[in-house]
Amino acid sequence: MNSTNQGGEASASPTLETVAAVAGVSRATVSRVVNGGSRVSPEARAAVEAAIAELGYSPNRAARSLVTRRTGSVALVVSEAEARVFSDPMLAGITRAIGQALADTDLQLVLMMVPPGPGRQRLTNYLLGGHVDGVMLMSLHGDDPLVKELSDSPLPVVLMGRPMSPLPIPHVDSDSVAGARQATEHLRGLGRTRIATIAGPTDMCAGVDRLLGYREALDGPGLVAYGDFSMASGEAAMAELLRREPDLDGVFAASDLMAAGALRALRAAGKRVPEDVAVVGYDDLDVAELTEPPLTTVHQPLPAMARAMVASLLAQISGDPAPESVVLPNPLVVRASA
Amino acid sequence: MNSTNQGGEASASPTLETVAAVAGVSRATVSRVVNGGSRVSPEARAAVEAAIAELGYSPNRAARSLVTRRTGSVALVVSEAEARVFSDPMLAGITRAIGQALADTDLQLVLMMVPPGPGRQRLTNYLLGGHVDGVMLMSLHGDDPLVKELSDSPLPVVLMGRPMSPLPIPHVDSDSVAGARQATEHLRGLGRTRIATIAGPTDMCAGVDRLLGYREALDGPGLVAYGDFSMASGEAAMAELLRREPDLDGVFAASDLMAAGALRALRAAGKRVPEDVAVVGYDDLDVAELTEPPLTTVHQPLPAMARAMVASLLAQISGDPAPESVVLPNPLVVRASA
DNA sequence: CTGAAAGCGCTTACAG
DNA sequence: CTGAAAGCGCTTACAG
Repeated sequence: MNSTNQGGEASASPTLETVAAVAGVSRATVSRVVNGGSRVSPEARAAVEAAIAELGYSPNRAARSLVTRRTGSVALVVSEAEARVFSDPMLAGITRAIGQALADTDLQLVLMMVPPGPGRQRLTNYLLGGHVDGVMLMSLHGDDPLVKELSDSPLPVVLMGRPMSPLPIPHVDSDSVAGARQATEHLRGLGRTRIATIAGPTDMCAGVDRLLGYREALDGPGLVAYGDFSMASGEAAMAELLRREPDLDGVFAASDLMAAGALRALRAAGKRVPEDVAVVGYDDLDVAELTEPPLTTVHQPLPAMARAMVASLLAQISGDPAPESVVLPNPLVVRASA
Repeated sequence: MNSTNQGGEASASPTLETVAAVAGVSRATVSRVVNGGSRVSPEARAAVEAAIAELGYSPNRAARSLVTRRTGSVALVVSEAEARVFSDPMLAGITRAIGQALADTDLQLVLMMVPPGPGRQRLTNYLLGGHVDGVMLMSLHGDDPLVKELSDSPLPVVLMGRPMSPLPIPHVDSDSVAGARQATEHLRGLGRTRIATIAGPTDMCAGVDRLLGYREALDGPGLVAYGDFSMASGEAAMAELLRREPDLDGVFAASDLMAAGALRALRAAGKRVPEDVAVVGYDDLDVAELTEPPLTTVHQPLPAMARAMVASLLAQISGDPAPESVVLPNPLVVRASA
């Protein structure tokens, strides 16, 4: 018995006004009920709730946002370049995890890619212009000006991965140094003595830290070739390592994708994995189970990291004092490659 | 020489009002300049543009949205269940492609996952509640009520993949029947005579169409085992096929992930690929290059599909009459597995 | 071409 | 506990 909107065109959405009329109260009271306000009598509340249900009312975000100065949305910012290579599978995983972590909230997830070139400035302006309540940055390269600009602003921000330069910006990371150390120690535990590493970019903390962990475990400089986290770069790096040290018997690759590339190069060189060369990857993405043999790798706790990022943002948005950064542990997952 | 906001606290963002004052014109004129309006004198326009640049003004979306009844955002809706299995790599690819296709627009991408259970209704209400200007649906299962509800609404919607039930809803698809036929014919061209297929879910058009294409090429029912597009299901299906027909010499899998699973089962059974059994996948995702051997597969033109989806949405939003659906071709990519 | 004014739907002191 | 009223920042007829 919906007495409103009789014989109308495509019926306009009900507003607070409509609900108030149906419930027989003022707009203010409806607003209080909708926002979980306390100063409402049980009768008024019941009437309002009934009216809301009857009308299928849902508040107009724009109107609310205009007065509260909150948008109800947070941005997940990834650079387009990253999206194309290393973070593709990583991105899928973290995006999904963040989406789920956000599900309990009524924040909505806006996905933004950092375009190369002039579009960058537009993005920065946009973020700083109050169009989102907070920003999650996928670990960008160390020198990225965006990080500094955001950290200088009052906008809530959280970084996935430690910033390269020591900026006062909350971040969520997994313990890459420990993870890499663990991976390398696993290889040593297998009796391997000539262990090389395929390191990531030196301008990303994940690259730097994993190399550091490798060296800590080896207690020396080790044998290093660099990649950019992609499979192709891993394949090339492995080929190079074999040239430099034909007898190596273990490799720690700083990403699963690079490990997959290494597997391919090893196969091309006629090496058996793990018999001749044991291989350990990093991330524990789905690909780690796809390779032949499946990869022993360091597990990144994406869901927990996503929850921590969301928690940090929520704390900042609600004005809590400087939330600390969190570093989560990442255990080794042993499969067949080492 | 920024004369506004002297000695203020964290300076509030400039508004149309501020810009108007600095430029010495009315708010209406500023608004016209901002919105590219034509009825503005060159002088006024120049003054306004200078003021905008000086102040770093960027319009408040909420206020604009309140009056225009547009939100400036479109939703990409994926079901959480999908996100977990088949569409994980697919999802990453299409999400990235859509993000890029949207970059030229000033629409922003809101990512929404369909939660299982009661959260569904909330999502539906949200979408229908005018909180987004349009919706892109990743191919859901055929019977999904969300598709029908959206298609009954005036909200611009575009589906990725043909709807299972013939609903009047614009969609963008690649020609799965032709793709599957081509894949199967490729196997026949290789001289294979006992060609099985690992089909996808029968309640998804991609599953149905690819099975149809396989049967068309074979001109018969063929030998079929079903999976759910995931790697594990492909592995199980392959094992089952080998049990039913130990001498098969070709397999067409309806997804790369299932093909990767099939490769694993074949290896476990001691079969060489492609010598003993040739394998063709579908999608041409990154994983297709990761497997050993790399997969011959049917390429999905994700960027073109994304652009077509965005174009359809834009047309609908601007009120153009019923945009047609588009079906794109998907060529076979020959690698080592067949 | 330009401005004064109304109004989009909401929240929030302020009285009562 | 409740309501009248102001105001968030914008767009858009309507006059001129």
